[in-house]
Amino acid sequence: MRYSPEHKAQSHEKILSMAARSFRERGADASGIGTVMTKVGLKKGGFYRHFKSKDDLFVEAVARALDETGRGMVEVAKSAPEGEALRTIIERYLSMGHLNSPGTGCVRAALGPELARKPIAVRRRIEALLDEYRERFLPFMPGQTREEKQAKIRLLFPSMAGVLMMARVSSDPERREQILREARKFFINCFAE
Amino acid sequence: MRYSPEHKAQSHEKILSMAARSFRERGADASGIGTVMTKVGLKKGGFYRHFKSKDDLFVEAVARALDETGRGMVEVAKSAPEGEALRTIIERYLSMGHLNSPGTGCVRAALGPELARKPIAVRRRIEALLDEYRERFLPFMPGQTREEKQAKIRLLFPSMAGVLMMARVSSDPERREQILREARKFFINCFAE
DNA sequence: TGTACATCAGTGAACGCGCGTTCACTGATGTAC
DNA sequence: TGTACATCAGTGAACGCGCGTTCACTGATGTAC
Repeated sequence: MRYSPEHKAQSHEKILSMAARSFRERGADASGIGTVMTKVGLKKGGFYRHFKSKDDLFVEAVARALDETGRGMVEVAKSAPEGEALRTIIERYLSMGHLNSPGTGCVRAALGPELARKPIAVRRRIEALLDEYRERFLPFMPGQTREEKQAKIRLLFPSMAGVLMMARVSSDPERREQILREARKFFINCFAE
Repeated sequence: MRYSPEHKAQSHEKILSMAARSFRERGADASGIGTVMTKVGLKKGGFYRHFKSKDDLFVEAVARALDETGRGMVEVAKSAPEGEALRTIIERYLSMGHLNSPGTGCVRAALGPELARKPIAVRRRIEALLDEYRERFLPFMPGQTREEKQAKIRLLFPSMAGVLMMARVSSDPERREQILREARKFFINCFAE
């Protein structure tokens, strides 16, 4: 059958957001194209009408995930009281909500080592996305120069990602809570005095 | 043929250290039992004379990796000048050598999200290993109480792991250097003043 | 207005491949008598 | 000392399975005349 352009865009969109969630929840290796397509209501053969390869989908899914999480975080930062923006960002990032929802959360904490293992060409595209992502947060960082602010973002987000990632390994909810609490205190003290 | 107990122990050892390296380099999903066994000079069918399952190997490989990296780091810390132990640990962790050798480096930075995705039973065993690992570093942490020192380790290592992990995504060696340099300065300043 | 043809998202079957796991078998050595 | 048997690390083949990718085909709609 012939489908409308909007129909195609909708399918593309569904595949993309399902992949963005599934990759973060289970890892890209454990998220097969067949599984993703089935969850979206299509057959796996149709995948290649939308993406050139699984790596291509991977990059687009990472882009989508970064865009969504970045947008969400900028939103809460903008509606925070004067001078509380960065504090709000840190509190949201290091929250139990974020810890318990890897599928809609930070790409670094969910896929960090997988990003590092991708072939150079893929990694370069992801690097560009991360550069872009960082730009969004410049307005909320303390510091005199642009370079100074960027340096802080390059440190703050990966550090928080590491803490969140390891807190997810813990099986005890109280332990998790405790780790996040201590981390919030630390990062707010260091970056958002 | 009948093999000596030492022969079996040697095979076990070879499989274990090959897996510990391969898992960290390529991820556990991408490191097949067949591949690991072949690299060790055996056929994949022989695997189950040594381990109950792949997850069982995974836990043992993580244990091995944590033991080796922990031991190495404690060693340099012990031979550091008075009061420089923690500084030495941070510098070693956030070095280009560590960044470029994930196969012999920190489990958190190489496998963090995979640890978090394992079934509860596996995660609990890994959690215990991480608890054990942390004990080694207590003597080098500043702080009055044991709890205070532990809280700092729980923050420092995951944070550094996140930074190292994301520095590995970067394709430009100078960028990587810069990130590590800034991170070393930050963590030394915060934890090993 | 009516007919002929082009488009192309999605299907369904197939490709070769490696996965984790099981199992009957091998055969050199160790143990029992 | 010599013989019979048990052990068990490692082999090789097989199990069912899902993987990423390709491709001939379908058929409703859009376009050309």
